[in-house]
Parts: sequence; C-alpha cells; structure tokens
Amino acid sequence: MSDNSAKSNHPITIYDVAKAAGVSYSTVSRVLNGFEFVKDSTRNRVMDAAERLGYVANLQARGLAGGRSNIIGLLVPVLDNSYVSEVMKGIDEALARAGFNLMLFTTHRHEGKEQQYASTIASMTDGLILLVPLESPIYLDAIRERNYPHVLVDQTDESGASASVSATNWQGAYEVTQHLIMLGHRRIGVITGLLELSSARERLNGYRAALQDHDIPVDDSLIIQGDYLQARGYAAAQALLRLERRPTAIFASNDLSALGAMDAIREAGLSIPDDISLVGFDDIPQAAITHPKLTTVRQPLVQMGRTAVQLLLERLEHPDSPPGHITLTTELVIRASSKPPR
Amino acid sequence: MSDNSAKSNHPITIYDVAKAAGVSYSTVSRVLNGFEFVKDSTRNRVMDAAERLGYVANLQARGLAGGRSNIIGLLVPVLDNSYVSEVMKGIDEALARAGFNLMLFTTHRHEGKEQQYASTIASMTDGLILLVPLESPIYLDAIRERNYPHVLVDQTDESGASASVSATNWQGAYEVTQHLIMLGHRRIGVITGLLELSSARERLNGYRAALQDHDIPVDDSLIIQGDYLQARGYAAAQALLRLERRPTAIFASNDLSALGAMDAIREAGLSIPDDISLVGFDDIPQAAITHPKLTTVRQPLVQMGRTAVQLLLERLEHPDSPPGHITLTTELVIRASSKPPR
DNA sequence: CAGCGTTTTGCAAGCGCTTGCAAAGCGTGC
DNA sequence: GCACGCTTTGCAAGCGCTTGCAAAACGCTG
Repeated sequence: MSDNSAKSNHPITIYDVAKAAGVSYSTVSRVLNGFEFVKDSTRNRVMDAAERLGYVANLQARGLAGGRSNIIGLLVPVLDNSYVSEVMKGIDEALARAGFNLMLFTTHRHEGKEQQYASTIASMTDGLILLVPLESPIYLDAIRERNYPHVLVDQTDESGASASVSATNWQGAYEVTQHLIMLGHRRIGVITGLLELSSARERLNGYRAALQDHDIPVDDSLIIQGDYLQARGYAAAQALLRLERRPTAIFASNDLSALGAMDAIREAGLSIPDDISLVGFDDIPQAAITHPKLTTVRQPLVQMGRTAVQLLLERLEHPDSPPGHITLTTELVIRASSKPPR
Repeated sequence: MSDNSAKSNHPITIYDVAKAAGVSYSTVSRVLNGFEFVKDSTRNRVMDAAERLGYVANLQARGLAGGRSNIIGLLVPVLDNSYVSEVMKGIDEALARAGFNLMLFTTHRHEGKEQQYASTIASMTDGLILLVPLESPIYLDAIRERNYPHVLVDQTDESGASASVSATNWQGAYEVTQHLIMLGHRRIGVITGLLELSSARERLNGYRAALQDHDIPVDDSLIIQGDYLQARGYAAAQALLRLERRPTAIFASNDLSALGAMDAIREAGLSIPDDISLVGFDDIPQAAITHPKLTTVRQPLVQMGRTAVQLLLERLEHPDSPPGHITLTTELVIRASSKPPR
C-alpha cells in the first residue's frame, strides 16, 4: 500500500484513478468490474494506478448507479441466541467468500412498520435471508410483493415462492425418540416448540410416529406446549414432573428448552440421567458443556447458513429459475444425558 | 398502509411524492428531513402523500448525496461467542432507537487487506464500533488516518484518539480474588487472557494486587497463560492440576476459559467446589447454566454495547470535541462454584 | 491505400437524493 | 400602495459510479 492513500477526508475516486492512468473514468470502471473488452496494456495501467493510489470503490455510489449493492441483508429476531449465532457464522463465511457484505436487521425494531422496514431493507440490499420463524408472514408478504430475492431458513415454504433451507426435523425427532425407546423408556414426555412453526410441528410428529411404530400409545398428558425458550422449558419440565405417573425420559424440542428442563429436574432433586433421561434438539454449543452433556439431534447450523447464502446467490444469478429448497440431514448425538430407566 | 405501495419493481421516489403533493422534490426532501422552514400545510400535504404512496427513502442515494448513510458498522472477530453476542445486543438496541442501521463486518475476512477493508467500511458507514481486541492495531491505523468516527469496546486507548468503553477489569479481578481469599484460599491459580490485551493484563494485575494486599506471596507457577478461549482454559487447568502443590482455587480470566477449566477439573475426578473452587469473569449467559453455577464477575455487556453507540453518536454530532472514555463497573456474582477449601 | 468489420475507448446521461442559491410569497410599516 | 425583510419554495448542481451509444483505433482484405 502506498502512502498516497486517502488520508485526508477526500477519498480517492474513480476520476483520480483515471487521471493517474491516463484513461477515461468509464474505462476505469470497466477494468474494475472485469469487463472484457479492454486492452491488456490499458487494464494493467489502470490496475497499477488504482493500487498505487489505494483506491477503494464507494459502494454506495456503485449501488445507486448499478442497481446492485453487494450487500445481503439478514433478518433475525434476537442476537443472544446460539442457534442464531451459529447460522450467522455460516452466512458470514459464505458471504465473505463471495465478496458480499452483511447487513443485520432485527425484527424487534419496528412493530407495525414491517412493510416500510422491508422496503428499507430492499433499498439497501440485493437479497435477504430470513431467520425469523415467527414474524415471518408479515415480512414475507411485503417481500414477495416486490418479488425480492430471499431465502428462508428453517421454515418450510408452502407457497413455493421462497427459496428455503431446513433440516430433517421429523426424522431427527423420530430418531432421538427411538433412541429413548431402545433404551427401554416407555413414558416419554415431550416439550414442544411453538407449534405455529413448522419445525416444531414436524418434531412433534416425529416423536409421535416413533412411539406409534413401537406400539406405544401416545399419551397427550405427556405433551407439553413450549416455545423453544429456556424459561418455558423449565416450566414445562416442572409440569411433567408433577404428573402422577412421571415420565422416565423427556424430549425437549430444542436444546434451549432442554437447558431449562435440566434446571427444573435438578431443582426437583432428581438426577439426570439416573432418575430421568433428557434429550434435546439442535446441538448448540452449550449442549456439550452442560453436566451431564446433552444427548441431542445435531442440526448442521453453520452449514445451513452457508447453504442459505448459496441459494440466495443462485436466485440473484437466475431470478427466473424456480427457487431452491434444500433439506440438510440431522444426526443423532448420543452423550451422557440419556440412559436406560431404572 | 395503502395499496399504492411499490409493488412493481419500480419503487416510489421522492419525485412521485412531489408530484402527488403538488410541490417540488426539494420540498419533499426538506419535509422528510425535518427541515424547519416549511409551511405547516405544505408539510402535511407532503407527509400525507408519502404515507399514501408508501414511500421509503432509498438509503443508498441519501448516503451518496448527503454524505451520511445512517449506517453504523460493527467490526467483530467471531460471531459464535456469547460475549460478542451480548455486546451486539446492546448495540443493536441502541442503534434501533437512534434510527441507525447496522452493518456487520468480520475480521477474518481479508487478511493482509485490512487497509482496503477499512476504506470500504468507511465508504458505507457513518461510524464504526470495534470489538476486535486483537487485530485492532492494523485497523486502527487505517481508521485514524482518515479521522473516521469510531469507538473501541473493551480496550484502553493509549493514544486518546479513539473513544472507548470498557469495564473495571482490575477491580473486578481484585474483588473476585479477594472473595477467594476471604473464603480461606491461599493457593489460587490464575488462567490469564491473552496478555497482548489490556483487559487481560488488568485482570492479572488485579489478581496480583489482591494477593499482595493480603500478604500472600505471588507464586508464578500458579499463573498460566491463556487466550480467553475454552480450549486453552482446559489445557491451562490441566497444567494447574498437575502441580505438585495443587491450587485450591482457580481464577479463570474469562468465563469461556472457566468452562474449559471446568471440564478439565471434572475429568481429573475432582469436584467443584468441594475439591477446588473455580471463578470466572464476564458473566456470559452460560455461566448461569453450568453445574455448579459459576461464581464470576459480571461485566455489563449489553450496556457496554449501548454505551458504545452513545459515544459514537456523540462523536458524529460533535466531531471536534475530544473522544469520550467510559468505564462501567463490574459486579461480583457469587454462585455455587466457590466455597472454602477443605 | 481505401474500405470494412472488430476491438477499444470516451462521452453523456442518469441512479435517488441533498443542499446552496436565488426567486417567489407574504406581511408589515410608512 | 409601495418598499423592505422575512419565510417558503424551486431550480440546478453534484455525490461516485455504471452503462448505452457513438466515435476512434486497429487490423485485415482486395
């Protein structure tokens, strides 16, 4: 890097580079954008000048003029959530590789103004990844209306208008339930997710199917509504523990709920897994640091993020091809929180 | 919201609003920017039209023309880290309230290209919050050169050219060490952070000072270098446990290290806190879900994020006033992982 | 060496907005 | 009823860039 770089408040523009290279500014633009009809010698001269001056494109101007901003938006509900962080990690990684920047939007911002918010987002970004299971309908309406490139994460899309990436929720729940059954459990409680979410419904159905396939009747009193959050997991586990015929195992529909359940079980003076087995879903990093370590179903969160980016970039390249849907497979991770009942 | 909103791909511009309101586009601009010399009746007419059409400003254009983008950048090293998430939460919250958008940049992106990266960031944002203890010098050079508004989080700034927000690291470490001493511990191991970071040095010094104030000689073999990461915490704890005269308590310089240490201690067949007390620093959410729950020093992470935003906005308003420095106080949080030695 | 088809370059317009400047409106005092 | 000063509005330029179009340069061929 040379010393000529923009130290003062007047940054180097494409004109400066053009002057330095002895060509017109449009030629500079073409070189910088990899346009092909440029003589090699000219290209080199421009590249040199740009390098020497420490030129860096003003992305706002580029966005305005070219209609593309090279920014991808990410809409999330909360930030202090491992699930979200992990997916974000994959997204960031993939975007960096593709040369895109990331703009972060949180849903708690403008209640009642989702439409405007969506417009604002659209005015700044080339595409949007939605990691917002719950509020998503409101945003989706606004976004689909203007046919804006987007991808849903962890959400099945009924309309087919949105690309999406998700995991094998049903199968994961089936497997982890089966795991408990194989250990000898017959009374298995379940703490569901928010049933408005397809992932929660799929997991619950997987649980049911596993019981049925092993000729265990589904007992509705063992099904407690949760919301994927720790506090509800705690309360739901308490409810399960108060049952006359207490379950010998609990399947929490996500790890966060499982963490809550773990607290409740411990407070009740019971031991995991001796008195009661506990399994979760997601395999967030915390699942491996609890004591005992949590048996769970791994969702490839980072890879889901990467895949979402890939799908989105495909949409940007081929706006007219039908949106892609990718389902990644989950994996049962057996740790220390599950064992045969007494 | 009306049905006239931009459904097609041609979004509503300021001209459309001007036409609808029967005024010139510059008047619209003035109204939208809260300019004062506008007749009330005109203002209302414009507001109505904007509302009716569902107008939303194109922030790229606004940024280009006005020199302000209403975007604040956040530079972080990694995303899957509770510490980072918590601070981000505070930042997002405060920015939302102030009407700014958030653009996320990760440092792992362009090694060797930090200068350009910094320029790019500067071309898109109005200011930058740096949460990048380690790599920060490289970025800081580039940023200070162009006198770009920025705030450092958790980093003392020697030059005084940068605004900064941090916590009472020395005092927190002093207090938690004293807590262990009061419980009766005399051999207290410490797992440091990366000593290139001021926070790590301050915490180590606080530990030392507490020992000295209680006439306990500092034993260098009890000081193990760590790096604030879980893996090193694990290894460092193993090293401490192998010592001839094993410590009866360990102070990990951050919670992540403490989590690693916890694993090592448990693997060695020892119990926390019966055989050995363990304390951390930060009070990340995980600290409350470990078993036993971790005694630690709470840093007001969310508030640090909020404060960073506040300092940055001040800088934007008054570029010439000296950059602010705010130090938030930490708080000892006594949980179950510390008790008197046997 | 003229004529032609390519390749390469430059010019101008325009992306949607802000803002300095000047013109137009308006009310007041004389 | 006019001049004056203030408030309010409109026009034009310009932010830094992309891109369509036309001009220039080049390399052939006959």
